Amino acid sequence: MIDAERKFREYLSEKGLRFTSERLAILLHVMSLHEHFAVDDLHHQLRQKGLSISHATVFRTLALLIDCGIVQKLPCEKMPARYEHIFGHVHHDHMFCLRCGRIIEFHNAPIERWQQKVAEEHRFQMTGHHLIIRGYCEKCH
Amino acid sequence: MIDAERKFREYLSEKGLRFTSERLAILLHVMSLHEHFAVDDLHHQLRQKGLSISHATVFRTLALLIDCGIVQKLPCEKMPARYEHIFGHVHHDHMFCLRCGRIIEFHNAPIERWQQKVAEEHRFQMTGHHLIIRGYCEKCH
DNA sequence: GTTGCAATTGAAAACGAATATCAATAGTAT
DNA sequence: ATACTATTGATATTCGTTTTCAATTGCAAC
Ligand SMILES: [Mn+2]
Ligand SMILES: [Mn+2]
Ligand SMILES: [Zn+2]
Ligand SMILES: [Zn+2]
Repeated sequence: MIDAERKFREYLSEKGLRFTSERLAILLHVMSLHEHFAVDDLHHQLRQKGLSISHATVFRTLALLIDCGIVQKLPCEKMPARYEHIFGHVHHDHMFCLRCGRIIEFHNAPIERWQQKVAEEHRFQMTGHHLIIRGYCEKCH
Repeated sequence: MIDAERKFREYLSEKGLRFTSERLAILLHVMSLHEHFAVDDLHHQLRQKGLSISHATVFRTLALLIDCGIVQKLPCEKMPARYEHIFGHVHHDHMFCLRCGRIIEFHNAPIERWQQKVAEEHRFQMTGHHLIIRGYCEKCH
């Protein structure tokens, strides 16, 4: 059993929810992906693996995985939303290429620290943030 | 004539578009607002002023004002989207209070500089960015 | 000012991602 | 094994936004 499964089982148990085969299948597939994906991507890939899990269940399970802290939803300008697993990864932010759609990840410690400082100055209790840099990637200048 | 109107007229002229009474009315009202507003807010306020401008035209005109650089759309987690005029204002980012919905504006020069630096390191041509800090405001701790 | 023509408008229909409904199914505690 | 209730899939619904299209109107050329 992978760590993410243990974490998900604990989360569901504490909430009085059930660990179903659909939820396990979605968790394992999401943990196997190393890109940013849309709900439809995930749904099609599960069907190709022979699993017939409904659209609704994919949405519902992703909401649980987000609440559990295993998955993150990216605030895309254009729908549909993109998701990625963050369990076992350090925090990062994103650059979106406006031409080719490429998503570049980065982490910058000074930006993270200044965010903390700005929040403190405004007596704002920060629980999270998202920073998106828009523009054109190396190939698309 | 206010500066924003001059800018909008030039923009429309260059694109071969027309300066209509609906577009003027929307521009003037948007410039008179000093809060972040939803499309429906704007639409209702225009109706209260006796102007019967359709929902569709409000959407269409906001898109033009964004392209023109007079208005900015905020990436809200939850729909509907919020807008604000940015013409004549210096750049700022936002904090969203998760409890009361308050939007706090801030500007932090070091964060802006580090963003530039990060983009350069990835040979990424930055055209813009959105930074949103989520959490609880002073009153909502 | 008049004319001609393409851009614009409003009303309504269409769109589409996300959510809600609900009867059948399946996980879990006893 | 049983009882209870969370969960599921199919479907319908929601709602912000976009599209459609015939009537209107800005605007430039006479
Ligand atoms: Mn990422
Ligand atoms: Mn603002
Ligand atoms: Zn690119
Ligand atoms: Zn608050």
